[in-house]
Amino acid sequence: MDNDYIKEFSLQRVLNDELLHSLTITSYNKGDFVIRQGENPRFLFFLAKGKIKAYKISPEGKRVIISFKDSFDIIGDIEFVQQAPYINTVEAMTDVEMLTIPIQVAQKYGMGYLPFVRFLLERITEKLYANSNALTFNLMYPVEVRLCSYLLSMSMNNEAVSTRDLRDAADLIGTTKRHMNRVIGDLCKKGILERRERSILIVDRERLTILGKNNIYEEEKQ
Amino acid sequence: MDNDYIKEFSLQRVLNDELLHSLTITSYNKGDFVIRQGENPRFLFFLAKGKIKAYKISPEGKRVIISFKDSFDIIGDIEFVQQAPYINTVEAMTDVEMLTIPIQVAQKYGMGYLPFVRFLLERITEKLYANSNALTFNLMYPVEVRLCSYLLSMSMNNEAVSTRDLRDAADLIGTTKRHMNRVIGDLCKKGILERRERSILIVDRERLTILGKNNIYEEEKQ
DNA sequence: TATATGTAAGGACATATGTCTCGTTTTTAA
DNA sequence: TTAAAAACGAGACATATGTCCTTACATATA
Repeated sequence: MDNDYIKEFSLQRVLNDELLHSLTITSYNKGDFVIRQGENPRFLFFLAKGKIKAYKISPEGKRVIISFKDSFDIIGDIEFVQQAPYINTVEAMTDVEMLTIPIQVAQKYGMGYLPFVRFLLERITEKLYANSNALTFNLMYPVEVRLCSYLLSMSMNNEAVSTRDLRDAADLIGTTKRHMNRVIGDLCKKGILERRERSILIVDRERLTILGKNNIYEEEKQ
Repeated sequence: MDNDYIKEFSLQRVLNDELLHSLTITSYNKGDFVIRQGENPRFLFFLAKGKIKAYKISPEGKRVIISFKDSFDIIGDIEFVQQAPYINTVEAMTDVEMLTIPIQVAQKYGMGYLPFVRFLLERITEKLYANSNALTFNLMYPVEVRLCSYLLSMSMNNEAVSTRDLRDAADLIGTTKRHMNRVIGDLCKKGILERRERSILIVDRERLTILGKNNIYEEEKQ
């Protein structure tokens, strides 16, 4: 059924037959919630197609974006290992397809299967690495630096960055849209950026890189 | 040789004979470096006795403390799994004893041994959980909230917190000593804290908890 | 003990960031 | 197509946080 994805992501290398057979494809439309913070986990997910964002909303209503993902990855792994409620909300930013395994199945057939456990370990370690990086980066540098870093990671080639994403960007680097606009204004004055119709253009990539401390805001923060 | 520690931490449950036999005790004096950021990993460590802090120093000289640890834990696990240079410096805050396994040994005999891999997975997942928590907490709340949370976690009973630790505290929550003092002053005015000779006393634990958003600055942030 | 050196606390000021608001533009939906 | 609703960008102001400096102790050292 989802043989194509199994091949595409070489899942037979990390999943045994029981796990492979339990795989199901679930589709989400843009804007759908894949996971809601606080719910009890029922599935382990693999992102197969589309783009998602994971975020957390505080009791006061403030949102912090944890990560964007647009390539194959495990979702819900922490909660699966810890057997704890979901920490973050995961929302489809485009139409999305997920492969899912019921956690009881993953628990029963996965946790005794070394390739699967090692796969989990490697992915979670990568996430921790990226997360630790983001933590120190956020504490060490002001918004300007974080914004530069964000812009670089969002526009690997020289496309402009849509101001539609400004809200997300602000919630990712932990500031307000107002302040983003202010800092973007400063960077424009310095000749590093330029405003276009509903987008921002990188004019001087080199100086942007220096200001951004060469840090790439990893796709993974969590 | 280190049979006591093996028993104390039930290491035979997660290490096989090869790993157990390769265990060595290494002692550090207060102030010694266990690990320096940037070095290539040579050992996997288990903290057996004493207290350590892990931190990272930016090229600009700013220090961010990642975590304090004073009970059994794995150190250097991320770098072991990723085979990458140490991210953080680890410093002994007291006299410390570490159990060490050379990474080649851990690689050869550990990564094929399910209990060991699962142990790594569980510990690293816990770290990621705590780290993710800290990341969002830092982005969501101002220094006052983070300080309250820090004070609560540092003084579980009602001991005073030494102002000797103020520097570390500032570097943990990502601010300056100057600002810490300012916020402490505010909290004193509100009747929540009190200054004593070189220490800070919690007067109103309840209000401190409310202000600290009930978050406990985990021992583990990474 | 006396002196040098370091650290702590806080004042004064500068900068970074947040909140509120308003006029304008864009999107939505009748 | 058009009117209402939402989002956008920026001004004005408030608050949070950082930098620099000074004074008073504390600690080390001769």
